[in-house]
Amino acid sequence: MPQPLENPETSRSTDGRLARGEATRDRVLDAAERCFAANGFAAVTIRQIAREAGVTLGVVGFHGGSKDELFGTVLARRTDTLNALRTEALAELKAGGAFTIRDLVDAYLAPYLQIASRGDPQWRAYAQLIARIVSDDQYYPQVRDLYDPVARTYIDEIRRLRPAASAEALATVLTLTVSSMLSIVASRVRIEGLSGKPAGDSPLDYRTILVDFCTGGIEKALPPNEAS
Amino acid sequence: MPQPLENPETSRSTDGRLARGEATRDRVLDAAERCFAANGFAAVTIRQIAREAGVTLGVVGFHGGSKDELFGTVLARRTDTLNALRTEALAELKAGGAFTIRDLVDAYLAPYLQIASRGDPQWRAYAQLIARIVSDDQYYPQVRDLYDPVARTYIDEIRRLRPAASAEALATVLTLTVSSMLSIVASRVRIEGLSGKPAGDSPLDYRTILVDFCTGGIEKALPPNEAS
DNA sequence: AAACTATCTGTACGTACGTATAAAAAGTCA
DNA sequence: TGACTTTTTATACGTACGTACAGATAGTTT
Repeated sequence: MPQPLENPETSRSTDGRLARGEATRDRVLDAAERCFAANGFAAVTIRQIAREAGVTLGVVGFHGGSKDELFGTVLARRTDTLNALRTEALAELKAGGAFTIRDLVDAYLAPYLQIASRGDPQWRAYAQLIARIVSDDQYYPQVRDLYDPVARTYIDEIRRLRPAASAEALATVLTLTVSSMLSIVASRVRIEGLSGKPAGDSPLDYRTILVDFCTGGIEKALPPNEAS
Repeated sequence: MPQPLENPETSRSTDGRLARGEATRDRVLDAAERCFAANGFAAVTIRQIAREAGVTLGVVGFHGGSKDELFGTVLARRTDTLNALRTEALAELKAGGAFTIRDLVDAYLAPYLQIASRGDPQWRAYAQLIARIVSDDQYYPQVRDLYDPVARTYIDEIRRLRPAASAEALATVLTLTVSSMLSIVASRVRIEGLSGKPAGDSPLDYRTILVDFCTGGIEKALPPNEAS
């Protein structure tokens, strides 16, 4: 793996090689993202990623390091953006005064649905990749570092609205909310198969029903007063 | 792959070799089930399954056929039992007179939670395996054949309780319900991580909150009268 | 122009994979 | 016992994998 841009001085340099190198690096990471999203870690080969990126085999190793490193890089690459969107959405909610559980759910889910529905197929691939790994124990250490901090801030807000809820119940409903969203992001084919009608291919089409479902679920599962 | 027991006559035979063969076959399928559940299809090797089953490499091929065939066999092996439990639960509900959405949700989810929580670790592994593949487009053809028929009978009952709901909405809430359940079955580590408290390791511990969540979600997402 | 650096190509190495199969072993039945 | 079937062993084949690296290429700096 090259040592890219550790120093801002370096990144601001006029060396065209670095710019070209980084463009190639992005091509590799994008290709890896698409491949991992479509097939999972083990089923993807470095050669497949190279072909998808339109580069030779060695270039993948040069820019991406080992297969494990490449996977980790892909996972972490977009979290800052996503976490910022969610944090910002929550801040706006709090700045606006009173808010409901539905507002919280929408603030948490909407950024993900939006990026997964954008024209940019890379964000969509990334969302599918996350959907694939979030239900796998072996990746939880990575998911925890990347997503749990922001998730905790949302849990804190739900707790404020439902003071009687236990920590386990709060964590459970957030986990179920995320699972619901990810299942929509990952695939709509079963909905299509079960309904018999062609389903919208954009996760954003499901925003209303998804937010309804999760809001209703949280409200029913968490007692407003001290009960259960 | 051998041609085992197509004829009941054969299975009732006294040939001890067939009995021993079938015992070995079960060991192989059980081992494969555990391996596939823990690591997914691509990451598992035949040699790994052989080691886990305590047999030699060739035996896996003899009893399981190709890797794809083995996977398909494992997937299909337990569906009859599961579908029967769900069908029976629904029949009892209908026999008992009036029932609610909550009753339907519980009837659909409880069998799965129960088998995933039973002492038998094989059922648990199977449940985890299903959780792993149900959100993957490429396995939907298999999932469709195995699970959609019974899912449709539940959808029909929900429709009776919510006549105004569209086919898409019905299919969506059932899919979300399944996703929620499977996320619990597959892993409780994130709940543990987010709550900071050790989580119950049995999916059945989450029956109440899960049924609450899904019931509340369905009720909120599906309008009782013509609206939305 | 020459020295230097970053990037890219082509190829090779050792390993592990899925699968096939010949021969051995174990069990059944006449 | 001896012919038979089923199951198990041991081994081999061809392929594809992740990784490493020497050398070529292209761009930068002095």
